[in-house]
Amino acid sequence: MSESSFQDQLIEARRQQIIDAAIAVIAEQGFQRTTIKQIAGRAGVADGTIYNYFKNKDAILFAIVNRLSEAEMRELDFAEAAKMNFANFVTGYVEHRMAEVGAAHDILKVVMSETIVNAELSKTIYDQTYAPGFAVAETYLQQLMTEGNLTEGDPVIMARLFASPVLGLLLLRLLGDQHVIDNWDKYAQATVQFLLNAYGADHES
Amino acid sequence: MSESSFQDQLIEARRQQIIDAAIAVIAEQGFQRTTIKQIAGRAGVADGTIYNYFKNKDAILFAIVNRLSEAEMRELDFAEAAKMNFANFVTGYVEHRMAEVGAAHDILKVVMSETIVNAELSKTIYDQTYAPGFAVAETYLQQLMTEGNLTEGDPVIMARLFASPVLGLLLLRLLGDQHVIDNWDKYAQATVQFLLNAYGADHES
DNA sequence: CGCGCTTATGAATTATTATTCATTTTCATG
DNA sequence: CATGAAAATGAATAATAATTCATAAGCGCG
Repeated sequence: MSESSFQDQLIEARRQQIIDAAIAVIAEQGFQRTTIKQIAGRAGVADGTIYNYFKNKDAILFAIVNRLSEAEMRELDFAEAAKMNFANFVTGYVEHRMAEVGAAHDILKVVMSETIVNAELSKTIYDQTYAPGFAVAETYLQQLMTEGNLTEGDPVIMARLFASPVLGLLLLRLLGDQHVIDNWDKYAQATVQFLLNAYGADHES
Repeated sequence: MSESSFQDQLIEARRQQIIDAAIAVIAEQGFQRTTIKQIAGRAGVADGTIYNYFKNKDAILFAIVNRLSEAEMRELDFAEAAKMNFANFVTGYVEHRMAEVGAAHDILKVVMSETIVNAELSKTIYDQTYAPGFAVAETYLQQLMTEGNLTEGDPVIMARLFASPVLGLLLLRLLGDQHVIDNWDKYAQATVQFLLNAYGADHES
């Protein structure tokens, strides 16, 4: 098992090199318009080499999605959430989510676009990135309700509604709203206030 | 000018017939995967006929976008907005917007997906559909602030934040969130409450 | 009726690209 | 070094589809 370790590392490194190249080119041009030849060229390998590391072009897109998803999840500390007061929870949720989106704008555009029309991809993204966040929010909101600090309601709906302003601003970004793009940080601050107001800003754990 | 009127009507009718067919097929399969041959087949005309009515495949997509945009705008009465009290304004905004989205789900998915990665298309959609709505909301929120019924803030940001929950839920729909899709009406209700809370539910004109 | 203009037709053209695979290169190992 | 397995190469393949265009059909009008 361990004797293949170094080889495996090399293979993994080359995989990442190809993914890097793919992200660069695809972010510039979109997925459909990017050819294998372009990705190979950017990665400094031959066309055929790509197929030693990826079954087909779609598999590259999935690899990109997984990398983004991992970056997105890395920061989210599930255990911490339950202990926070509401203001910190909101601030953490919004700023974390919006910072991740702020970076990676171009590749995210392409990935979201493909995701919307690809059922397999949307299931992957949804399960890996969105569902865990909702689960945390549901649990947290339920806890607030149990403690009597929040008006009763369906936590499933409330969690999604809680996330919706961030997602809505993301959509505006993706659609090219220049004001949202240029003032992303201000929108993050405003969103925190907005959510605190919506849920009554006086919940302290 | 008027002698060509009947011919023009025929031409316009055929155009619409092709757009109808295109919407049907593209909603099922996505834009890229739909061929001119399929659109022509569904419309009951020959491949080449399509090109008598549309410059190329992209022009069909633009025609679909314009039709959706017109449907979306038809219901929005700008003059009315200013006279409403806040609760009615919110209810009107949310329910109108979410009802339009509820219909046309499949074709909207495709259109949004293409729009995100097509600058020309996103400019069209943004200018025709989003910008007018924001303009109404900005004016209205500014009015509330002037009357002292709303905390001061940048109305440009506030208008986008105001729209963001609806857009966020739309994005969740597009990503295939089954709970959001299945309970769209409940989400509309909850969004109204959410917005009323966020802005303080006590604004009467 | 028949002339001429407009519109429809769909086979042929042309271009593009994902993918394959026979061949060559690399490189760890004995 | 010699050997052979693993990896890389890139030219060839094989589809796929948008678009064109020579030809045919439809149709208003004198």
